[in-house]
Amino acid sequence: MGKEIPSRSEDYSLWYNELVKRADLAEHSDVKGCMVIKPYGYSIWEKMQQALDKMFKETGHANAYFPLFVPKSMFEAEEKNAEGFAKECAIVTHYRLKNDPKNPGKLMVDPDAKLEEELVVRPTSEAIIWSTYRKWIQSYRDLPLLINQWANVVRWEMRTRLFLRTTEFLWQEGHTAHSTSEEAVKETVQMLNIYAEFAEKFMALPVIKGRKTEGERFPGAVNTYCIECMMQDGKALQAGTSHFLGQNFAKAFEVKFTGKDGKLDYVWGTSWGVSTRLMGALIMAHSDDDGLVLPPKLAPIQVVIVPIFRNEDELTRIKTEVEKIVKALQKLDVTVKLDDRDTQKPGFKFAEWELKGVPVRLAIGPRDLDAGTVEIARRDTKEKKVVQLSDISRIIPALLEEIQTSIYQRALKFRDNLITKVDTYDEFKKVLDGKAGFVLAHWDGSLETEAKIKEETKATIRCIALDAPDEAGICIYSGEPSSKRVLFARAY
RNA sequence: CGGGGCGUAGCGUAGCCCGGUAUCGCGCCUGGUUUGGGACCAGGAGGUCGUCAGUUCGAAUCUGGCCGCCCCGACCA
Repeated sequence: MGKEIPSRSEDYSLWYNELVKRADLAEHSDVKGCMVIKPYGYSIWEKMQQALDKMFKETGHANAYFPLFVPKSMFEAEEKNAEGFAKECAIVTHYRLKNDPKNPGKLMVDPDAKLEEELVVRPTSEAIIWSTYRKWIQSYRDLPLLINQWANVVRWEMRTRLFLRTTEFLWQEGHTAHSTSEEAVKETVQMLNIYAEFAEKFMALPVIKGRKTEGERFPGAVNTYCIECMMQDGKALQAGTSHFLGQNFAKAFEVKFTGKDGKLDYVWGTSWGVSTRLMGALIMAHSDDDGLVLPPKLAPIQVVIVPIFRNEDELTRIKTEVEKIVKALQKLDVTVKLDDRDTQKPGFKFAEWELKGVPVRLAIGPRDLDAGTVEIARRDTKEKKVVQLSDISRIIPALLEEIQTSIYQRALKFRDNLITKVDTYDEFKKVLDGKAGFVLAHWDGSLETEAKIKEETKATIRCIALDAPDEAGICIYSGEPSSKRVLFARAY
């Protein structure tokens, strides 16, 4: 392993791949298209899970778990949904292997063990969940049903990238059922807001909340909402989606309830999800050529302490001092790690923890012991200063807060700089090929125009921002009238 | 599935055109000196050169088949 990560500005993809590997987050597995999430990477995902799960529960949701396999007939019940995912499904057709008579020591699929009905490995769980909801829901008293599941799903994509797109990925999918359309829409928007709040408060990632166009909508949904964010190379990334399903799945799976008025009606549904793709967003939004930059709220280790010592005695002396710091910080709910390995030198440790994105580093050596000081370094700006040991438990929590907001502000400024309003197709193309980022432009609302623009420029409509002001204009492509600007970008 | 590239130690590579039993760096192990920004010196271990066949006295190198991977496109959270 070389020492320098390839530069971010030179080759963003290469930088990203190397960073993911070197920071010990994940690697490609021996299984094509799949990813091994390593302990350090997984510990960040766990922090995300904990924060999200708490928010879900605070809004009345409960976790449950549904099967990985979906019988084909069940899967195809909601036609649009099935059609949308058909091209990327893994299918189980057999349930047994046997010894291959032609190939001693090898196994073959036992042709006698063919399943009567094929099982689809879930690319998403609407089908299996709604077929279960049919049994759970009879009356308005059973509603709303607010359920989330943490699971893995499989989508057989042709090209994969660590965290951003892998054949199998981890996610959370919420599936709710309601007695009225209004309530379901409200739930859809509420969950979108929760995702946005999570992205901004925890990931320090500014997002734009919006609605997808018909062409980009989740198959089977009436309306798809999303949060879109901007990566450092000027490409957009969809960080989460929340769908209003209308009565589509209720109709497909015959989920009816009796209302207060005694009338039978189909229930209204929502579904919403975020995935390990958020890890990709987190990495690409903040990191630099020295490695990861983690927002303190998601950092598995918030403060690392590197003792500088020449022998056992010095280490012992430092450790007694350090132990006090560790205890004091733990009392303040700060996650601290003492890196007392004697197999690596301090310089190596500095570089390693920077690579892993630990927000704050303390270095303490004999010089400090004599002076009652400690060196404190922050990862985001790489500033270092020497402070009084006795001040540490006062300084650290404030510094972590400061880093959290400062990373957010930096990302916000960067993102806002990459939002460009254009009024002509020429300008549009020029911006995309120049500084890239989000382009705000008028669009006539037609699927054809959207598809043409995508074909010609690779830019898609990321969303119609919820807070987009009404503004009369003409479509940059067709010249037809438009009442709002929409957000275009090239995207991951 | 189309177009391009690659397969040599745990990782990254040189050698291939022009055939003679494999180079270098990182990492690993041992000993010593080091330790406030990725240490240094000395020694050492580790390879059926993707695979099968062909040509040849002799193949990492030439020829053909197969397998695998990567990049670009269509698909996508």
